[in-house]
Amino acid sequence: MNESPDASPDAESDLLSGSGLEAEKAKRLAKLDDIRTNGNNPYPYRFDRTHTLSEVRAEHGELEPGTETAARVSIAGRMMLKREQGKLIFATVRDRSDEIQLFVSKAIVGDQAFTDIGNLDLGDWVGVEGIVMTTRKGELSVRVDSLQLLSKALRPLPDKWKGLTDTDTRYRQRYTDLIVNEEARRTFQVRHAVISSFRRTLHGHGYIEVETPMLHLEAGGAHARPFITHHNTLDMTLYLRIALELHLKRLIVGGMERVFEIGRVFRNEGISTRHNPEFTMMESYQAFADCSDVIALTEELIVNAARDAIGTTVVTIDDHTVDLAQPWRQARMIDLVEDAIGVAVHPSQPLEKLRAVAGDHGVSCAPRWGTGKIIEELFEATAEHKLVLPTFVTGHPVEISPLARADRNDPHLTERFELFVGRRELANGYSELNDPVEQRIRFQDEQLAKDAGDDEANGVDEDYLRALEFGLPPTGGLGIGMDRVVMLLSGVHSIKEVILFPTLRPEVF
RNA sequence: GCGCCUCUAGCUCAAUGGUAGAGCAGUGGACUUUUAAUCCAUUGGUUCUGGGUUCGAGCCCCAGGGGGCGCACCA
Repeated sequence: MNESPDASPDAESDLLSGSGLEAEKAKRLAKLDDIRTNGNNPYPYRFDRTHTLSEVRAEHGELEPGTETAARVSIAGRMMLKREQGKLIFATVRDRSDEIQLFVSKAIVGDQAFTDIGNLDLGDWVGVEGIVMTTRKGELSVRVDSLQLLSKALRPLPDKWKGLTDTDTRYRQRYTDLIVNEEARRTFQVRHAVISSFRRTLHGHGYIEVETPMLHLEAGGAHARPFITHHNTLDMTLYLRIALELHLKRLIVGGMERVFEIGRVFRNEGISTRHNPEFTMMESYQAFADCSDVIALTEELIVNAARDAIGTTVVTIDDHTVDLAQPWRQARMIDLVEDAIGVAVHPSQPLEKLRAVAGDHGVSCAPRWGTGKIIEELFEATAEHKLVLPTFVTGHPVEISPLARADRNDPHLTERFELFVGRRELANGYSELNDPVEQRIRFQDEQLAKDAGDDEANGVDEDYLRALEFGLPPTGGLGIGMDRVVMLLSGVHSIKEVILFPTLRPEVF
């Protein structure tokens, strides 16, 4: 006997007659005991199936109503619905590929098996052997000859019709979300297809996939606050990476010519519908290419991903129907600002003039901001929110682009772009700065900002400079936020919908 | 970090400050072609937590917690 006071016979019978969660679990645990008492294992080690459910449907989907075939199949899945009807039981089982109906006849399986099947609970995993048939109404079914419990579910599923809508529970118990919400399954299928498509496109262009460190001595390549960690044996501070850029360009120095990485980066910043502390970036670098090649690649990657993941290039962005296959707009940042405010801006203008323009448009400038930073802030305040249709914003000021090469026609701007879709930044790329002397000056400017208290600024990365001194060929680089691409293509509005286990506060049990 | 909204049965939701309810799930019963099966009966509650106001609080007030949205942050 269980020594727990809760397990006294009275308490146990109370539990078995009730219907709260604890009572439900108690009933199902009691069923487990019965199964074991009868010499069966409720958690067998394996099951051989001959068909996935979609394969059954593909082979037999055209049967006339009331057909019984001779086709014998073994299938496996989770029981989602059960309809008992006297000496018949209809049940719906689902595997990854599809759903199918089980047709259970007491006359065929026998009294004991019929009782056992009737005792199954929604959520249980089952393996079934039987023949393929259709009912009088034409529903494709497997007529059960034998059924084996593959794993017992102790908890009840959410409402079979209303499902699970509580966002907190959906994110914390993603397994439950995936069981009951078709949309969730579809979103993560889209995510898989997008990532797979990116790899295919890049491989098609001769890119090599690489993996670079996540633990960095210096968190560079982007402007963000890092997560800080510690290595015990080496007794040193390490930073989780905030970008992939600097290691990948070292590989271009090494002669790998075309490399990419799809991987997690970590930024110790706020959480919103567009930001998760860990998210997935794709970065690619191509020797002998420049910004214009990268723009073309970006468009190709996303258009291919749309075709591969959702079967169309037509997506809905806010209320607009957009065909991504149409060429995307390109516009310089300074021109977008001028369009928005009617005043021409340029980083070469006097600082005081730009500060005044910024003030006119509600942008308050920090003392250390230069003209380039002010222009970026003006852009974000006045123009960025208009960029619903895919737009490559180009020509960012040098000041805010420490790793990008200066425009060949304008030393104050860079050969850089950011892609905006639906007001969200999706991608960022440029002609890479490969002059080590110039790069050192840019790093030193960053270091000054860092020393002045900017905890998102990077210091001087001496090893990266050493690499550049061995010669980085002309290179075009690209970074794409994969989560946001998935959001675009799957039509969801929160990044938490495309991350299986988004960052949440700890749950209290 | 700030503002607004939200939290009731396993799930989805009700309930003028006046006995906490429904549907689904569960349990018992009927039913050999159901489709969210149907029909009859039925179990199930620390109303997120802690204070307060009140004769009386799921509801009003205060504090705290979780979540959502917006802002801030965000190359």
